[in-house]
Amino acid sequence: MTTTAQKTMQRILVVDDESSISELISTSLRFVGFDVRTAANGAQALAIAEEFRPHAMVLDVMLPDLDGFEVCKKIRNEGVDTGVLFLTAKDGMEDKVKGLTLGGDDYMTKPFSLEELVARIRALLRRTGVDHIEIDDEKMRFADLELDEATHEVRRAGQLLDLSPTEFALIRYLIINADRVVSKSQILDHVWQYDFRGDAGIVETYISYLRKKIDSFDPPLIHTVRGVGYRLRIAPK
Amino acid sequence: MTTTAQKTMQRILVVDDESSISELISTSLRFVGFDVRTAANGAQALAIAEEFRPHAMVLDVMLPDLDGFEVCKKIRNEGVDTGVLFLTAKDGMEDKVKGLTLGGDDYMTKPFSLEELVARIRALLRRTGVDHIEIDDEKMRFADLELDEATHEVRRAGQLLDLSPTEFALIRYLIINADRVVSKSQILDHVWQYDFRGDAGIVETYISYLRKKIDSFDPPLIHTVRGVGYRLRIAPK
DNA sequence: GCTCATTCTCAGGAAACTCTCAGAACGTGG
DNA sequence: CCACGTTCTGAGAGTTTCCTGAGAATGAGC
Repeated sequence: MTTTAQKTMQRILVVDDESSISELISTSLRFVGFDVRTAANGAQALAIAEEFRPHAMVLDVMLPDLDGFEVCKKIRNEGVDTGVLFLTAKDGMEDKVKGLTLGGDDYMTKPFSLEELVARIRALLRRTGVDHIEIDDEKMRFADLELDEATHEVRRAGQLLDLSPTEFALIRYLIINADRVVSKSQILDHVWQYDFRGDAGIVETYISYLRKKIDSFDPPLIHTVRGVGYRLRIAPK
Repeated sequence: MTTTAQKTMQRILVVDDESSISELISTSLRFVGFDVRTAANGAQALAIAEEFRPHAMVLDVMLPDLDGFEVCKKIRNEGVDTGVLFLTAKDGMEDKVKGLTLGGDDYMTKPFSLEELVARIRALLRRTGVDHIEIDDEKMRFADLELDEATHEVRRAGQLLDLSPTEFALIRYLIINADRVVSKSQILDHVWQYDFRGDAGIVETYISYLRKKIDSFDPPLIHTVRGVGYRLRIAPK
């Protein structure tokens, strides 16, 4: 039933007037396999949505012409059935968004981390029932480590662990890249907010936190590859 | 301008205002089989990219006219679908690069080693899906020696070896050039950072390290060609 | 407004790694 | 087979990387 690969790809429309942001987002989404288009304002978004018919949208609340909610409403009136992930600056608007994003939609405040963004888009597609392709039913697993995206729970050997949000994001990233080495800057780039200006040394600290919680069990799963990065794996032998 | 082999060659555009650097890079890339052009500034890069349509670019962040990000953006707006490897000095800009190079792109800080550069360009092409020619899915092999780029693991006869980053880079270079003699200065030029001012004798030391780890097995694979260099090969009994 | 979780910075110490050096071993040409 | 240049390898100094604990700053919830 597939004529081209395109047919099965999920389409995402990204709407933001800051081109650096929309580029950042669209590149990330493309990288993980979505078919992405961008728009810089509400009018453009409407025009593109009609033809592109996205499965989901990333929509900045603050646009030069219409606001994000207007855009969302109009697009849905056009009969385009799409989940929306609203983006909002960390100020006033926050509350307003909360009230308006009931149902399948979601929102994040800027700045966000890219892993988070991708995770939320996936969750959104799953909820709106369009995500018939991926089989990962909100659960990831590596060895006896379990991570549940929906409940934000992490277990090792069946035992529930208490992780902070950052710790959660970090272990998720490691699980996604299980068995491969990821450098500290890769981790920083994906797990931390995109505007984080601090030292990569913070990754060491969080790895240390994680180890205390996750690798208090045997065998240890988080391994240092000196001079290169970290790697999640089952120790050999 | 031959039009024969050109068709299947991967095109790389190198942009740097220091001619010594861009020459260094382009020579390396040509040597491993890429079709390379260079530009010394942003304007030139734009002009060349439009006609040359590179599969990937090496782009200095610090250019005399536009900065690397601008160049990248403009070129993509021209519809040229190209991965970018940004180059940046080990200071200031580093942070800025972080946020903007996610997804398919990548970046390295100067000074770098040429092997590293080539490895990253290949990875980039692989990711952006243009690399339909090479089949090496991150694994190299020579005799019973296995090298995995993703995990940074090296095995001999199935047994895992513990190599330092430099040792890893060196054996990778030898495997790439398997069966050919490579001189100590070639090794130095490719494996060490290009600003290394030390003696070529250090290669001997590292060869020695490698032998202890790799050639503790039989048969030995690393062979000295006196007065010329080293050669990885299976001894002809 | 207070409390507590979380995030981030920093700094000391330990370990790994890099590089230099120098003497021993090796090969090659005479 | 001698002599000399080349290569090998171990030891050690210096540097870098990594780990961890302590504490300041931030922010969320009560």
